[in-house]
Amino acid sequence: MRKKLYRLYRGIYKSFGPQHWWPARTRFEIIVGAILTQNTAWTNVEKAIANLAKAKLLAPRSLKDIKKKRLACLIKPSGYYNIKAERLKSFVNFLYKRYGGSLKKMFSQDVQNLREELLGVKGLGKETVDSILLYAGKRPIFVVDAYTKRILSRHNIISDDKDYDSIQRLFMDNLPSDQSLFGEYHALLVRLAKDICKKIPKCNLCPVKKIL
DNA sequence: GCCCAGGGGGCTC
DNA sequence: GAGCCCCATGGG
Repeated sequence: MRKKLYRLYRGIYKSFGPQHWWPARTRFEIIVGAILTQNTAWTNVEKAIANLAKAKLLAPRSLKDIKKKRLACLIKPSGYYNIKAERLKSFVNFLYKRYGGSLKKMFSQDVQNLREELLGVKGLGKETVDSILLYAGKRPIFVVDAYTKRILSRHNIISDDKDYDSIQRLFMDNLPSDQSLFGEYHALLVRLAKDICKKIPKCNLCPVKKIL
C-alpha cells in the first residue's frame, strides 16, 4: 500500500509539479475559502473572496460585526450564499467564544482536540475541518475529497465503498506525517481530477495510468 | 438547456 | 447507517 501511494504521488507530481496550495494570503482567508468552496467551483469562490477583500472583511473581527444579510449578498457568486453566510458566522462566533477571536490561540490547541471542536461547529464537516487544519494550521492531517475517492478507486487502490475515515487513515498510516507532503498530495489529486479524470464516471483505463 | 463543482445538514426508513 | 433532498451560482 505504501508503495502504491508513493507511486501515485510521484506520477502526478512528475506531470504537474508542486501546486503550492492553498492559494490565499492569510490563514483566515484560507478558512473562509474552505467554507466557500464547499461543493463549488473555485473560480466562483475567487469572486466571492474578492468581494470580501474589497469590503475589507477578510478578518475575524469585521466578519463578526457584519450583518448576515450583507455578508450573504457579498458572497453570492460562490453559491449557497445564505447557508455559507450562516456557516462563516458560526465559525467566527466559535472563534470568539472559545479563543477570544485569536487564530493563533486556536491553532496552538492540540490538533485532535481542535479537530473535534471544529467538527462541532455547524456547517464544518470533515473535509472542511481537515482543510483548515492542513492548510491554515499547517498540521499533518490528510484531506479526503470526492476526487481522492474517485481516483483511488479507479486505480484499484481502494474499493469504491470506503468512507472518509478509512481513506484518511490509509494515507496517514502509510505516509510520513508531513504537512507539506499531505498538502501537495491532496492538491495534486484535485489537479489531476480536473485535468483528466473529470467526467469519466467509471473508467478503469483512465489516462492517468499512462503517467504512473 | 444540462451537468457539475475542492460539502454539509436534516430527514426518513 | 444508508439513501434521499435541499441549498444556488457560473462555466463548459
